[in-house]
Amino acid sequence: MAADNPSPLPLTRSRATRDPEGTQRALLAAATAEFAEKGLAGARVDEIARRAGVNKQLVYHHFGSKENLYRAALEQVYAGIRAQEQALQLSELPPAVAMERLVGFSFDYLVEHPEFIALLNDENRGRARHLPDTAQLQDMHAPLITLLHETLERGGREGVFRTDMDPVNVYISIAGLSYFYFSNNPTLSVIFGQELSSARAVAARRRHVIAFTLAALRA
Amino acid sequence: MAADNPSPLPLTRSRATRDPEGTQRALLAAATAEFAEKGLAGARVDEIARRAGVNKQLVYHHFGSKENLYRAALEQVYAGIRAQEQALQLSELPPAVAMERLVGFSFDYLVEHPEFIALLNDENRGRARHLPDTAQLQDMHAPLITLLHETLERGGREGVFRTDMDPVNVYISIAGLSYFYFSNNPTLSVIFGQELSSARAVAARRRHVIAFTLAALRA
Amino acid sequence: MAADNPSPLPLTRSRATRDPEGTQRALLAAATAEFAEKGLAGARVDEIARRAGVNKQLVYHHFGSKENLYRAALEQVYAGIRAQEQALQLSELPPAVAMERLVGFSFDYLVEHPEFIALLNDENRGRARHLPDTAQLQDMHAPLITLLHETLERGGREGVFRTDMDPVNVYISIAGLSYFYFSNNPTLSVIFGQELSSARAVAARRRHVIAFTLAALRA
Amino acid sequence: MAADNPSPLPLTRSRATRDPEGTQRALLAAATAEFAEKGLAGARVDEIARRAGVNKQLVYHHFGSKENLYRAALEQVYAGIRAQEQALQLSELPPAVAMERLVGFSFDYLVEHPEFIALLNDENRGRARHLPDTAQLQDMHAPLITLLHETLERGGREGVFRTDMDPVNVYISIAGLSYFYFSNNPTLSVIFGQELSSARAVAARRRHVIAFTLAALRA
DNA sequence: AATGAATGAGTTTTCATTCAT
DNA sequence: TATGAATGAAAACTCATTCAT
Repeated sequence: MAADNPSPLPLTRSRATRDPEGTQRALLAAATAEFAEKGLAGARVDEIARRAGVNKQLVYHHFGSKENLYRAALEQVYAGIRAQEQALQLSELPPAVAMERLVGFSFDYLVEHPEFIALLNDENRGRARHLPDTAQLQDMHAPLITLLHETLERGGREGVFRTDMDPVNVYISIAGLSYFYFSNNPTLSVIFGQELSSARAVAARRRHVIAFTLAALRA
Repeated sequence: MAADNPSPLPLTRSRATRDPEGTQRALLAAATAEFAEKGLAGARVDEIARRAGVNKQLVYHHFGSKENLYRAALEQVYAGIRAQEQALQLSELPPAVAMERLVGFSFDYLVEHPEFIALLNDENRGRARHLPDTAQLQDMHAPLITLLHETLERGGREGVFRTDMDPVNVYISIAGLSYFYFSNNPTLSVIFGQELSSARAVAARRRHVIAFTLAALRA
Repeated sequence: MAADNPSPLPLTRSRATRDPEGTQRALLAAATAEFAEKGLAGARVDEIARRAGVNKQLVYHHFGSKENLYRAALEQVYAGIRAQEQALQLSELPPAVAMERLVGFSFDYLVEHPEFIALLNDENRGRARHLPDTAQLQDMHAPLITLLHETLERGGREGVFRTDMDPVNVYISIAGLSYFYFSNNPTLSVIFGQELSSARAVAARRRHVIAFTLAALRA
Repeated sequence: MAADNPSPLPLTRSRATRDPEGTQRALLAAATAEFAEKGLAGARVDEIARRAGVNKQLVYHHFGSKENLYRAALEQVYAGIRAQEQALQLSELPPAVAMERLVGFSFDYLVEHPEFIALLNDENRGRARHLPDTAQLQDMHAPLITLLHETLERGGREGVFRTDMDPVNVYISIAGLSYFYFSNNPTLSVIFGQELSSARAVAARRRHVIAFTLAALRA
């Protein structure tokens, strides 16, 4: 789309010597990748700085500590999925179509954002100790549950969905069917002797998840 | 006063002074707990020895390295679930009953063995680098898939199950519906503002998972 | 609402935007407090700037280095006591009265200037490496010794003071009797289980020091 | 005194590879010197280990932290002066002689143990935050005050001492007259343009302190 | 004159692992 | 087999100082 990056700022290291926002962005991106790969304990501040192309001490200047940086990365990762969910516009679609789109989105997002899973896994082992601002997180997810609730009810009224399922559990099932496939892909691949990360296997899984969910919900 | 401590028993822990098997067992149990809580990188050899009530050097004496100990813990954890799965005796039950029992077992096992999830999560982030003996793991899971395949086919012949679902994906779905609920319980609880680890919530989830799966598979 | 912050005054501290003298004064005061509390090694340039409400770089702009700032603080602290000593006007008083006033002044000055002790202590551990302009310091103290010498002689001639005491040692004794009480107040309070910094204890010490000194000097 | 150091342990570094007590002693001695020279903040753990001829990590193995090591050094330094004070046997001497001996001891101890002053000074600046076991310290000093009290009373009854002086303040005066001379020796030397640390000056000070104290106390 | 981002050299502390007993 | 001291390498974090604006 025409002249990308018109600014004189180089994309890598030595960021024009003075660019606090760029520095913070670079650190956050590097941190997300490093934490996703190695977890909070395994990640190295040195390595994060190296990846960001900045001096290590800037981590402390801008974020105060490794743990704060981790928190910031978590927050950003949640904000990412929220932003895209809100753009789904499900309420205007027929219930079954809306549900299929939601399941598909949940699946596709994880394909494109493997760091989301990795960060959440570590955070869950730590009993969600670093989760940023609880109220904000709940506010961010409430619309999703409301939407799911409405869609299930609409489907029930129209006779296409069963009416005995708790929306929160339905959401967890939808998320889990996709999430588990990706989060445990390495061990599952070994166990079953199949390369479950191949494009072919992923596509098959996507179809399965949609079919499985819609069958489970149908009246 | 007179003869202080005349007994040959030492006053401190120090497991019977000579009990290699007991020591190994204690170390393995301590390691499983420590790795489950903190991951491979976060776990401390010192702490594992302390939990086991033995000297740190014994970790090296018996297991060679922290990583080997981790491997041993992983192996033991897989052996645990394998042993119980084999005792399920599903082949003699009606297909729907067999399936319900399998789903229930998958769920219940995770309730009773939270360390299983924690260890697997870390291993998956590390791309299953430490997974013990691949062939053995596959051998251990092959019967499960065969059994699932047979059960689905039996159900198909009897007209109670649909016939278009890949057994591996069905297994992954069954496992995922339970696993995700527990692995992500802390963050899900925060996000939805509900205590999903309460006995009540767990029981509701169990019913949901069984209903969801059976509905998804029915003809 | 309307025009936000139209005034040219910045919203944050930032002393009048241009006030070099005020800045220097603030820095010196902040430095004296910080060095007194933590010593040269323990003091933090960041903290000094924060206390002074100015940017850290101004420390370097105005003083060149942390050590120079320390030197300046020391110098100022010596100048403080010198200025007050000169105002004592002892030469016109009867010897015993003059001596009592000098002892009282030495005591009171320390009560009011605890930073004097703290700064000197650190400097003495460092073997007086940073002491400003030796000659000037000596010039500043010479009159004091002369005065003490004259007072002792006058007292000797009048038969109220003994005549065998070296003025420098007498000065050190007078200073020490007060100084030690304050410099070691925390440890002495612990050791003797008494709160030696209470107003009551301080007043008692003042009386003791005067009585002790005058008794030691009397003929 | 006959065969010194008969043990095969070398006096310096590489302590026979296994000698925990020797290691701790060496670390404590090195720490005392380093803390005395540079204070708690200025001391370097690296340097302490180097001086002790041991690996730096042994500081943490044996003492846990730099601060704990400092505490241990403080404790040892207090124990040192206590041990010698107890050997003074003042109660059997005539009051004036006992007092002279106590003053002389207070003076001589500081001559031989300059680290005592340096450690105390730093601790006092920090408001005695690290002082070890308060009760024990008080117990250790109580006999001294009792002794002083008795000596002053004996002197009072015998008509050689005045009877209006608080023993604690007398002790602080005795200590202060010697302590201040040494603690502030560098700055005093500069101020008065005299080398107050010369053997000659020290001897003169010793005589002064004894004369000053006895004169102050005499009936 | 004033600001705050940026840096390099260090400092305490941690930790898996090995050694001597 | 078991112990605890000892070690080297690295990790998080600190801090005085300088740079660009």
